[in-house]
Amino acid sequence: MKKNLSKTYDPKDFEDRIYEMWETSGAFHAERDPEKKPFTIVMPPPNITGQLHMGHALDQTLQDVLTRFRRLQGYSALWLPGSDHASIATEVKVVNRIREEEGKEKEDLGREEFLRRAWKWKEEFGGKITKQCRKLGDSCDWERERFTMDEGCSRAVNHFFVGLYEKGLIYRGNRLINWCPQCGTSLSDAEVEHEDKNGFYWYFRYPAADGGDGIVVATSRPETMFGDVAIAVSPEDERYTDMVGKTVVLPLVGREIPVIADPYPDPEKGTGAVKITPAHDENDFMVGQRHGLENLCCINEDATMNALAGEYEGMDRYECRKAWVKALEEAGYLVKIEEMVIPVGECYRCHTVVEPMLSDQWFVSMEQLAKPAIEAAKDGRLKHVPERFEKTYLRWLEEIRDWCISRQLWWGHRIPAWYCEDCGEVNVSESTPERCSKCGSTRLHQDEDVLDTWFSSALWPFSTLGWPDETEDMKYFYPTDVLVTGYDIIFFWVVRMVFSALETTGEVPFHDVYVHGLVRDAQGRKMSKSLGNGIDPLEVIEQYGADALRFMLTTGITPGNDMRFKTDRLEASRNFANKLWNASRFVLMNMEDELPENISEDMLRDEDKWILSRVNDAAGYITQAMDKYDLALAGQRVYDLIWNEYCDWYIELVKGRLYGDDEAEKQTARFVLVSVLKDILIMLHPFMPFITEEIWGYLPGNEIREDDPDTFLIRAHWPEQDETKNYPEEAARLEMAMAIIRSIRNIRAEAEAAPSRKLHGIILCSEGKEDIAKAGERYIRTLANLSGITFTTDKADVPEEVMSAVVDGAEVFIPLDDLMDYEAELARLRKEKKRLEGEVKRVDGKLGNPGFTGKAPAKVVEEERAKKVRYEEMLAKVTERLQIVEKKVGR
RNA sequence: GGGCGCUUAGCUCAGCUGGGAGAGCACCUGCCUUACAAGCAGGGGGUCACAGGUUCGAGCCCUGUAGCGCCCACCA
Repeated sequence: MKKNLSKTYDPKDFEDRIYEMWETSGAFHAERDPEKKPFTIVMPPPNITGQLHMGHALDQTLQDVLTRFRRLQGYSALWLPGSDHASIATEVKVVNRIREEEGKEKEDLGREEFLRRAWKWKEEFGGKITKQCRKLGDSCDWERERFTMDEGCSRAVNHFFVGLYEKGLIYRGNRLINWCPQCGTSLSDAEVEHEDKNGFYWYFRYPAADGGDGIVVATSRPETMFGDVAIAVSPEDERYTDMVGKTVVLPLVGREIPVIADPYPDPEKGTGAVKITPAHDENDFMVGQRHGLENLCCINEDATMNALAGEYEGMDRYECRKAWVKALEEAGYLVKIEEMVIPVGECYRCHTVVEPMLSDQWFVSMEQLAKPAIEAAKDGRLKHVPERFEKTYLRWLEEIRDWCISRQLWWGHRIPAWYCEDCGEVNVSESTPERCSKCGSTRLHQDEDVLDTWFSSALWPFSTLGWPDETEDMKYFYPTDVLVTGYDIIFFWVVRMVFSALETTGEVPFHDVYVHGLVRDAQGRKMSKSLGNGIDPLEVIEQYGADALRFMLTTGITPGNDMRFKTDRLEASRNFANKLWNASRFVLMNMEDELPENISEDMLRDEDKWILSRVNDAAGYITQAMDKYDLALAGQRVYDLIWNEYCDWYIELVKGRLYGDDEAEKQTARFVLVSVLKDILIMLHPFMPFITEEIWGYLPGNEIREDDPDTFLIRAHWPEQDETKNYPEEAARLEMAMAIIRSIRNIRAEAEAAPSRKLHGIILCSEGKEDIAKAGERYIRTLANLSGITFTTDKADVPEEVMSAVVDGAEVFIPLDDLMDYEAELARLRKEKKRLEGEVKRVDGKLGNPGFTGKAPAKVVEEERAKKVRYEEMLAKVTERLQIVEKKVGR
């Protein structure tokens, strides 16, 4: 056995070493053990675009706490790590890097060379991220680490794609999609962020072709007028009835367009007439479909105007807007301008305003897929924690539209579709086909596009376990137990995993979705690169240790709510670790090499039974809280157990025996000290894995063999609550002593008696309480620093020059002759009297209310009656004492 | 336009199925007491946003109001 911990707590001394020990010994590896129940979490794969931020630290710590908890409970706990290729985000980074370092564009390199660079990027940053995970203490099974573009995941993607295609759930179509001119690709609806911007409504007159006044329409996007194909009005709108069927002229352009009647325009809004630009607006597109109108596209993929814009061709869409409005105004077509808040859609990656564009893309047909995913939540197969997030989930699914999955990018899974150059047939297949399935031609070329990143993420919970093969891992570990993620990606990801899993595996991918909030800065702002207010987890770990960071993150949250990152809470966590460190050091310095295997119950003293009861109680509370994902409550209970119960009371109470001469007492004290510490370390371990594992190795009875993880704390046995480990009688006895100690300490402080000054105590016990009080003598004597105690039931034994306090079942008196401060004593007693009077009044009020005694549960009423007796007794004593003191000072 | 969350001590936040308002930090007092000053002991501080309601009893349940924040949305 190693001797003792170093004098000061410095996480840097052991955190890396401990992690290394865990990893090389295989402590994280989850075996498919038929004797054990599986517990599985699949890590939301971080993007390989950069490094971990505080949000990852939170997300991963929560998962690690759950994993370690279940592992200690005896589950075969698998936490499967990996990373995401993040198609669009990574491609942007790689393009920028090539541009900066070589001054080249990706087209200059060509697809193949570009992909080589992207893979190089992946090797570089993927490693960085896993290193950070290790610093955090993530106990994931690195042997099963996966990447969304590795061979297995890629195969799963193709298999899934082909399956959906064959069912008719994936199709290629020419539809309106969100186009990011900056990234040069289409986006799904989820990838567009809506923001309100200040803008204008411009009202323009479209003159009638027959020379009449025509129609005035409002638009926030004048530059799309070049793509107008009609003016729509409501069929109920009498103002325009006579215009319907006629044509108006596009101002300056001269093209004639029809006035049509359609239910879409709302007569209350604008002028009641809407210009229809099907190629650049979703609503207009649908109107166009209904009326068989042409789709005129007037904007290029790079957001410049095309030939349709005439002299404005090649001009940026916003430049064109300015010039075009000016031209129209000069020509007298501008009727008025109105300031307006305009909602615009932006690319979630580069925040460029997206352009609705008509384009050939691949889509997943959602209606049929969404239904089972809705049902799974409604019938309880899928539970959200906290529950309210189920609404977010359901709303998204219920309003879902077809999912555009093709991206005009290079980095990602290439769409498994090959076009025949001879007959035009589309060959969709898991592997490269040799010949066209229709005409047999070998002249095939693959679709240039890649798939939406989220298409592969959607398969993550099962592609990582070997799907589509029926692997042993799939059978044992799937479905997974819980998915831990931030509320911000429920619709990106959770929804898609669920419907994909139900479609392919027929089961929910996980039973629970544990949703957490965001980590904000101390002012409550979102941490972001542009604000520069991000905090690097590695720097925090460097300064405070991973355990402090983890404890702060997991105990500082309310499920589903955002948290603020405050340094003082980090310090508090570090101080807590330090407290445990020192307490452990104390335990170790009082150890003998040989401890008894077990201790017979009759050797246990009150304080032993009290702390054992507390540990038992905590074990029940913490286990329940963990089961309910109330990690913060669980963590706080361990904190209280360690600091307030074990350190502040038990260690102090047990010192008398440790320093005494009775060898048997010493051994008992040591035994309890160590066995309680072990339980404490186990229960704290999920939150603070490093310090607990480090201390564990020093404790008697723990023989660590570096190659055998079963000797480590990480694989110890979680304490179960056990009714036979409660000792209510002894605990109550000790609590009375504790109350007396507190009251004496209070008197000492109020009387400003030096702590070093020895005092004598007189304890006047209530009927039948004398034995109970006497049992606490040795504790009271040392912890209240008394030279002696007199126990009595006779008031006559109480001298006059005393300060006093009342506890349940006894009165405490401290003679203070020379430094008696009657004013202070008077104030104390009056305050106490007032408090007790309040309590009695409250209890009387309740008991005097027939409604209460009649309707409240008998147990509650009984408790109140008992309180009444106690409080009245205490009040009588205080009142009596007060009278004595008042007489003394002459009032 | 829908939906959700928050409002409790000076600050940041807990308060489980309704039954005597809590923690950390900060503050005040006294202590280097042989595990720990990253500490010990003691203490002050709250009309639980507001208004109604249900109940014997409301921080907690219901309705409404206000302020702050977030998400979603095809209003020209």
